[in-house]
Amino acid sequence: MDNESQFAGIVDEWERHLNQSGYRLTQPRRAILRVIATSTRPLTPVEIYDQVRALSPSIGLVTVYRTIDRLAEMSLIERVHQSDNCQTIFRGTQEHRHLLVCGQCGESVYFDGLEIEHQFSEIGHAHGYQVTHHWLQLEGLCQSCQAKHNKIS
Amino acid sequence: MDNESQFAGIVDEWERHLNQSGYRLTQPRRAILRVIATSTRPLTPVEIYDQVRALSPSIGLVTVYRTIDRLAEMSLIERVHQSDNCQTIFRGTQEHRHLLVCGQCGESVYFDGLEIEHQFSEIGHAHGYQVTHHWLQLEGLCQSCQAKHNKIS
DNA sequence: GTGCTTGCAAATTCTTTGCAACTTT
DNA sequence: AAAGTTGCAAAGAATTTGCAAGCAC
Repeated sequence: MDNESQFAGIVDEWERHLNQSGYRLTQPRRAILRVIATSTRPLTPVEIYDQVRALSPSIGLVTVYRTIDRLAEMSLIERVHQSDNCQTIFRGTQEHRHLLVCGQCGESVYFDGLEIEHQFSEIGHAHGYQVTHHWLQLEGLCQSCQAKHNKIS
Repeated sequence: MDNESQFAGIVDEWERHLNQSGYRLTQPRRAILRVIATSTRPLTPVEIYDQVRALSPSIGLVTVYRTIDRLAEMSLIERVHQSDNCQTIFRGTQEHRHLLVCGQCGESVYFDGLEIEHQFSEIGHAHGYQVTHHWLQLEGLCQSCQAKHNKIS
């Protein structure tokens, strides 16, 4: 299964969302959705712009920013903070899950099954805080970057 | 114990660090250290600048940026990412600990005692990743913001 | 046709760099 | 005195806004 088929459903779903919220499905917007939805790693606005230009050359960076805002409003994407870059975009998930990001190439996957989350409110309570949410991200080397790394050293 | 006395040790320690690394202890630098070290919440560069100007009016924002870079090099501070702001600065800790941040006023404390961290490499492994580090932050309402909130509603 | 969208240019905001004058050691 | 530092002004990045032309519905 390639990305195209794997993520086709996401694009459809996003288009439905936009539609239901009264937004229009324009050509530039479709192209942007497709790039973001099918990416296996978080992208910066400029990276999205560059990739979209390959599909739709006359697009403007501003449209990328504006489309990102729309998607963020609807919680369809996540803004991922990486050590060197604060504003990268990755498709979201419906359920509450966390990201495992390759520090080298950015390749990312969601994981779940953490047993700890219920501890968080206790921890907060111990300090007088009422915990509302949390942010957890793992960083490491993905399989193919490990392989490259071993080859070099 | 007020902040001044509580955090005096941190300022001293930071000054020693700078010294040992061959950096000079100038008046502007001291003022910046003091503001960052005694703050109970993460501050933006401009917030630091504003607070430092109260102590040392002729300071330039550039010096704040440069001092932040020095402190970051030595891992004496942490760059905290908040939902609305990507670049806020907070004093670091020697041990590996995590932050609990008030979403309203920013008041922050470190906590530890998490049992989960050893799970992270397993989770990574299950996805073919070799986990190198993680990023965890809790957000909530601190005691005094809870009180304010209750008063209003 | 109406009203949301787009791309461009310009405006903002945030951060970094070049440099002569100035402290710290 | 030597070398690191500072503040200013200017340069660079990153993001947002105003607006007339264009497209979706």
